Amino acid sequence: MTHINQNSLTEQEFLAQYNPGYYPRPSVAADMVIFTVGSAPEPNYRKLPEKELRVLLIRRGGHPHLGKWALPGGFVRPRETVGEAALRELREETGVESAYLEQLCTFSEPDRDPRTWVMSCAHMALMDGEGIQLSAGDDASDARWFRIKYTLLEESKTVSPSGSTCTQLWQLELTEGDTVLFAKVRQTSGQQGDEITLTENDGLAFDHAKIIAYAIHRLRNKVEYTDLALNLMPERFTLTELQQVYEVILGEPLYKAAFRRKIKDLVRETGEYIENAGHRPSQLFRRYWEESR
Amino acid sequence: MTHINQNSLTEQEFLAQYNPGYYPRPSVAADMVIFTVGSAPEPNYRKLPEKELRVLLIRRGGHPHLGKWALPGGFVRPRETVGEAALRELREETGVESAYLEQLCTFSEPDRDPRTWVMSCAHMALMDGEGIQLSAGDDASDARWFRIKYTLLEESKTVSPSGSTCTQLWQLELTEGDTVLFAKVRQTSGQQGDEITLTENDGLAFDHAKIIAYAIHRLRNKVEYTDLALNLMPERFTLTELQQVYEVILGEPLYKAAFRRKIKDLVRETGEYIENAGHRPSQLFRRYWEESR
DNA sequence: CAAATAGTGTCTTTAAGACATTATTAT
DNA sequence: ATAATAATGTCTTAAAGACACTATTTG
Repeated sequence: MTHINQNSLTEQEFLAQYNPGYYPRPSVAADMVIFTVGSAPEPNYRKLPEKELRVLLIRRGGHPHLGKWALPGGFVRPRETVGEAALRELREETGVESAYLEQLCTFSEPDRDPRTWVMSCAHMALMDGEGIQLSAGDDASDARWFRIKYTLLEESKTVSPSGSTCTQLWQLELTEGDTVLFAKVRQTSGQQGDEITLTENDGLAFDHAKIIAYAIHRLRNKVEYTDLALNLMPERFTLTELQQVYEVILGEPLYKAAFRRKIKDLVRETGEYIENAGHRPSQLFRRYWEESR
Repeated sequence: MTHINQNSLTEQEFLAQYNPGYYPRPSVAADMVIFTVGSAPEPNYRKLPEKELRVLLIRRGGHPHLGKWALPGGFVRPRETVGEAALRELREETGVESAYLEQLCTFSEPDRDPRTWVMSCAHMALMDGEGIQLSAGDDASDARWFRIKYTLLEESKTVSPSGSTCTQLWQLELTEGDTVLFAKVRQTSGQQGDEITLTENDGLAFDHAKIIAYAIHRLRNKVEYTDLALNLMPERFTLTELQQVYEVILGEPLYKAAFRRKIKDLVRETGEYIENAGHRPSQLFRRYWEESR
């Protein structure tokens, strides 16, 4: 059946004569929070190195926020989805063709970019960072992995007649060599949904501290009930390494026996063992979804 | 300190001379999946009415998709956030000033709107629908609550060397009076993150069936570990009603004793009781965050 | 052997699942 | 009385928390 509108046009005719007009439109960028886990320098010959959660940042080589550190990202182009734009950015920055990718949230405060109206559709990617050759994109001068420290400073509960809200103040510290970036974010969970606001910011461009905080919350939350942490592991890993990854994301120690019970269906034995550690060798495991061979 | 870029401009000078240029930009719409729970007509005088999950749809009064049913939504304007645009739309359509609101995902397939490049930043709102006067917006001819039926038709697991994927085929049926809208969506959960594709669609405009399916998944998931279902309740409710809401969202029956143990900290007794039911009266409860009086 | 980590066993605690029983109401 | 729902008790099952113990390795 063919529908006719008030001006007696069919849909084909309507689309043929359609003029998008001059409504103002935003630019839309796909920004990437790329997480990896790496090892801190080994303390002594038989101790295991500590794991650290890292995020990829790029030093801005142009205005605005010249010299500040920013998330990799770029504008979405006409014939692609935001996810495709994010993947393109991932490839350009890390050379990696595919990785776990998840859309997070679209950040749209009108003045988040001083140039013009730019929304950011933020994504999170997880990968094993060992052996990745970082290459900075066009308008970037430098790309680096920053070590993440994210701690709860303060928590308070306010009860008002219209509802109660829980406010948390978090501190974000990103370190790479001598460079330390610093931010504080306030998170309020109320009845109209959650919100994050930036209360302090030193060294990070735009609202990227807020986006990183949002991503860390998502990661912490999902690590507890999904298998997404496996995407941060190399092909072969020990269960202690996997546990360290869970611990560094959650920011708390876990019991070994309970942890192994919990993740036993997510991994498969390989029969291979670590060698030349100053202690009993541990077995290497692989992800459950990668078939043995 | 003042940074100077390659053209020796300060940030102020740079912004003053900045010209956004003619990169193509998308329109960005905020679309709303507004959920309510209502009672089916009471079967007999002493039986409790069944609850049903409902979503608000608007009949399109113009091209494209003339006559089809669509989610309420509108374009984001220059000095507002997508969340503000969503709230504006909620107000226009329902008259409700505030409700639980959560951003879901930005849908950006380039051809999702036949007119031009339009992204949809989808939101979910939860409210008690009793006593809401629906008023259709400008380009809409009719606004109605549709009863949701969402069922799993098929599930399969594929293991390939590059990873295993789990595919589910879901059927969405939306009913209001004699109008039945119908769609099927395929959901794949793999290692590159999840994806939803529309495989069949009858009566719904654009990719809105996909957005509704996405919202139902989010709702089902979050109902299990948050208190968001309370936002669907009126000020006073019985525990059986609350349980029915959980059941209609999850699509499965729950054990009464276990349910009450689980939600006991989310509600407060009021001491008031239902009257004139053909059975033992049940106590009315309120949400934990609304103070007693 | 000493200093590490690997890998398990097991007891306790808590939460969820599955019924069953008793209590109240309006007709 | 009867047909409903309300409210709670309790036994079972499963998962998580908390330790402790034994097994291997290399300098």
